[in-house]
Amino acid sequence: MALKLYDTLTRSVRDFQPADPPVVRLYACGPTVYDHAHIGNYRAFLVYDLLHRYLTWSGYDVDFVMNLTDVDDKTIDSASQAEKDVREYTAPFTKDILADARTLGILPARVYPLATGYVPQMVSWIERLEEKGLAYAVEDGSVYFSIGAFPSYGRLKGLDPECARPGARVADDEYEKEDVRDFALWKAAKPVDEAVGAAWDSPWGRGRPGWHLECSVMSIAELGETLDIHMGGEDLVFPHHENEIAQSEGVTGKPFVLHWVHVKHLVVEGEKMSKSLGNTITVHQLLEEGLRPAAIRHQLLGAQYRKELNFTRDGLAASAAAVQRLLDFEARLAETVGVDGVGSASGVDGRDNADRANGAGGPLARLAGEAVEAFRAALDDDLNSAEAFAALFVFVNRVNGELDAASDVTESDLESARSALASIDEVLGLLSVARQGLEVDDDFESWIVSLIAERKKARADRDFARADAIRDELAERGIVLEDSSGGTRWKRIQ
RNA sequence: GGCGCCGUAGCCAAGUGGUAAGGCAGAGGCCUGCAAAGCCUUUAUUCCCCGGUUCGAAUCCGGGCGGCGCCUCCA
Repeated sequence: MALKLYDTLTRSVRDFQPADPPVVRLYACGPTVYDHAHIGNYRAFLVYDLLHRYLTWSGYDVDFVMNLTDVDDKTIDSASQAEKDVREYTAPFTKDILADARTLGILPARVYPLATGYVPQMVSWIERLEEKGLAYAVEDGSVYFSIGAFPSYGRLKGLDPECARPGARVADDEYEKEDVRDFALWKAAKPVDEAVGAAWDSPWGRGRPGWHLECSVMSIAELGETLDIHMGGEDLVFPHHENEIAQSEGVTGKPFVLHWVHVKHLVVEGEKMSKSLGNTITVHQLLEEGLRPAAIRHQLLGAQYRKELNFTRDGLAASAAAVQRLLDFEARLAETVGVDGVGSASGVDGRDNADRANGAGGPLARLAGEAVEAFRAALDDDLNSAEAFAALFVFVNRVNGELDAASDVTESDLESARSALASIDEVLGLLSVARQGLEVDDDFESWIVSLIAERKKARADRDFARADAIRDELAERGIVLEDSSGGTRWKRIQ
């Protein structure tokens, strides 16, 4: 009955319990903004969005923050090659990534902190770590976190602190580290950093913040010292999030995160997505190819977030068809008029009428109630989105069957089905996204309506050749007709 | 090498001890002038393989085979 989530730290599915309900402080690791985000990034973003929406739907007051990394090796290298300032270089990608996210129906975070906007806070955080004996500066002006001074290091990853000495190489510029496992909090500026404007003054000289530090500092600055949930891709468990815990708890002495949620990587056409295989897909590309955002959204949420997901072109087509089924269902519910909606008593006795009027006894109301509960149970079970989809489609099938069979469905019963569908879609966000781009302007619509009228006449005259020609003409413009006893409906398809 | 995940129909994907959800695709039917949409029936006697535990296993245990992830500032 309540949300259960897998927690990476305890390696178990646990009841979700925020520190200060109904507030939920939700932080997610966003992308490094040196290029368009790929499809794997968006799987993570969509899982963030699913949790964000589901918590809100469940009555929580969610404060959602997602960072954007705009200063690190990759942004600096790319900016350098482009001979631009790092902020100037990254800004367009930031804009595009967030625009594409909106296109996919991802609800905005309250704020998207940029690393470059928090450098003074990061500097003071390092000073506090130094005061606590958890950080030390070396000769070149870099500062490292001293893992040896933080005994619980390695808990998130499940490493034995004593023998956890992953075969880290000691890079040339890191030979002064006291322990190979120590990680950089502050990196002394190199010429390239200065060239792209990625260097700041600090007590240790010119330099830039280490990557891990930004999430500790920005999440705490925006949400407070203890986050209810911190999300990220599975690759971030170690070392990124391990280091965040060390940096954060090292200073605050408080639990940094109550619930760690990590999203599994996906594969593309059965293969790992990687630059070397050349199979990296960006959402930006898919959208430019004209693929439907709702289909992308459906496929990326098609497997539970801790399972590997196989992203394929065929799957995208299947998802588009599934989304169309939902659109058709929504349209059918919208167009169906209940018996009390047209003022017809239709021979039902008073008691039945009363029951139906409040929706309590209607078959659709019952199906709606079952669907919402099944949906809730699926997502409560560690965000099982695949099962949540199943609950929705069972509802679609049963209601369609009911509408086919019944002739006296009441308006209130219909309304309960409509509101259940709308409610479920507040979480899944498929219909709201799918409707985008399907609007038609007035001229187009009047042209459609006039052709339908002409076809109606042709059919009445049994001139089916003409009628079919009209239907084909409309189909070429993406308009599909559906004849029914109530007349001809049209819809725009994707 | 260390740690971890996974292998279910043509494709995608739930189910993790009680007799196989859902989507897409395919076949047949109803409806239709024909379609579309929808509905019905059908498509895995079986869940990578081999053993074991159990009244009973896709689900637990052992062993194989296969795929994948992290251990490299990649979501």
